[in-house]
Amino acid sequence: MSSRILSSAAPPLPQDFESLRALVVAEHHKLPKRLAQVAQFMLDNPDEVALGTSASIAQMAGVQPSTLVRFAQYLGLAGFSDLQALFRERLRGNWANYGDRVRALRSEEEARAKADLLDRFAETAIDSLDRLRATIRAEDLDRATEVLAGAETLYVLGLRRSFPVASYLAYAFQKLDHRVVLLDNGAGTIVEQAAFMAPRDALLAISFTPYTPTTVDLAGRARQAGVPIVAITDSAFSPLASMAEVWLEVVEADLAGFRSLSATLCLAMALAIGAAKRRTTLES
Amino acid sequence: MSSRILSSAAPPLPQDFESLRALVVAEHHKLPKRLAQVAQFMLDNPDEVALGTSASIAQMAGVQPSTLVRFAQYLGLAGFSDLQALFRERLRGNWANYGDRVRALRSEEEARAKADLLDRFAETAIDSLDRLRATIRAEDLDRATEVLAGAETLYVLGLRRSFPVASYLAYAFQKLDHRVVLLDNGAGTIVEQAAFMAPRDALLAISFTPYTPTTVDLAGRARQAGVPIVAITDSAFSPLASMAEVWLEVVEADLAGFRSLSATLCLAMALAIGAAKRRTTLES
DNA sequence: AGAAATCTGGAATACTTGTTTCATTGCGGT
DNA sequence: ACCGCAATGAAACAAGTATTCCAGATTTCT
Repeated sequence: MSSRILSSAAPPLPQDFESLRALVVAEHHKLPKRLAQVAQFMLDNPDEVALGTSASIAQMAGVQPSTLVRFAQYLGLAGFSDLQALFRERLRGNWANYGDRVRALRSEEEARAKADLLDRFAETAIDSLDRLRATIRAEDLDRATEVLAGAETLYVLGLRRSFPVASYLAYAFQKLDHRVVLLDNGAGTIVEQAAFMAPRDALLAISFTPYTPTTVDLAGRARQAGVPIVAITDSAFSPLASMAEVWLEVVEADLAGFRSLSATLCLAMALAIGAAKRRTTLES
Repeated sequence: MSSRILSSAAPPLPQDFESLRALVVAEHHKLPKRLAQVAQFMLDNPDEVALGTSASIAQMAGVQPSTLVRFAQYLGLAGFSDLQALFRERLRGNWANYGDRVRALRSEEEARAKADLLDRFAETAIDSLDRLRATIRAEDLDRATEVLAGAETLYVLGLRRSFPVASYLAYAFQKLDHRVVLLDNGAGTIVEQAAFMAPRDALLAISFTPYTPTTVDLAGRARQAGVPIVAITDSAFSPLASMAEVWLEVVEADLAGFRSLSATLCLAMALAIGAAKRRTTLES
């Protein structure tokens, strides 16, 4: 019962959710592994803690129910129930302030004023994702993963706006144990790097209007060298489309001249994991 | 068991709080005295119903617990627990459910029910975006853009999984005529690059669990040097959160262990453009 | 490396919860 | 006023809950 680590120092018994949050954050690094795990989960999923039962929460957090009780006692509370009460108070308070949720949702204007810019970006991103889902044909995706999975070394090429996508792909493929080379212009040696491509490899090229000359140029050379190409681009008129073995069309919705990358990245993920899946099923 | 007053007519089993509310309002005047009393109390004190126990609610409503059960059964539900579940769902900050609802609205698409890899990635990405929109507080976003807009030179730091985000940010800020330096480890000189940071600059750091040591280390040095930090991270426990002037939380939904970057990139866009907007309005 | 303390998982326990049951009350129709 | 039926209250019950306890594993310190 004397197991409170805070018992010697002035113990700021948490009276509400905010003070509890502060306390947990402050003590987090000195907590034992499982208790830290609980702390993490609780701050990440406060709603679950408020409404769940000790058993359900424990399972979600990957812990035994008893650990939840210990955690509460570490904090100076009597047991899990007291801890949960703090989370519940938070829920109650929130809604008391805003009245009914229906009313809150209906005062759309107030919600708009909150994070206008972010909201609109999120919406256009969702639009792009919807469109992506509607337009990509399963067979194209299939053939693309086939080409990628068959490559001994995979070269990824994307510059300027497409560079984040390329770097993500390189990271993902590497994580998935695929040999991959990210063609970037860091040391100005991109042409030399690209010269190593062979027909048993593959090039994954990403480019959107206005198409970066370097990308188009390198893709052309790869084509000449007999390297199969998978392209992610935004139109059938893209120079990449005509060169590629398979090409996938992504049109990102536009907001005030700025295009998101959400859909492109989503497609990138699907490609990476689809290819990895195909490779592992082939091997086994 | 046949005591449902609605059993003869088409019984619209309430699936969520709103339909329940409508049903209760419609039936209110034909209910027996005690049940009407319960109905009244529940509509007036939804929070109590969601968080209380059958005994406590019964007492507050001036009724026996069994009456609560009867009330629920009148509505066609199995028991009080089912009724309470509806009230709890309403309380929940519930972005998972929101995603479900939106999806249900697009039932036409769901009819395709391909369950493609791409489909599922798109859906988790949309969930992440929904959650982002629901959790980011406008004031935090505001302060973040303020700090970024005030920087003479903006340093962007994100490695591994966060690198695509960092590179996107660097690209975006540069396009928006903000002096920006992307801290990358291309030539192994990242520490030297970072040494130039000064208090009139700012550091925009992105990192998620497991936090890359280099990122944490460099952010710590920046902090010591008095450089204001804006952090994008995934939890209050992130080492970045405690160092930063402002930190923004992004939790990407998880699909089979893979996390998208859609929400993070959306936030990144909002930050870049928000900061640019602020700068131009300051200048003019 | 050995010993002490701490931490953790899992089952046993005591309690609270929702539900059911049944006797009693209130009410309308013949 | 009486009978039948729905409505109600109170207590018994069963299911699920939080908590406690203890043995084994792990870490920390000497």
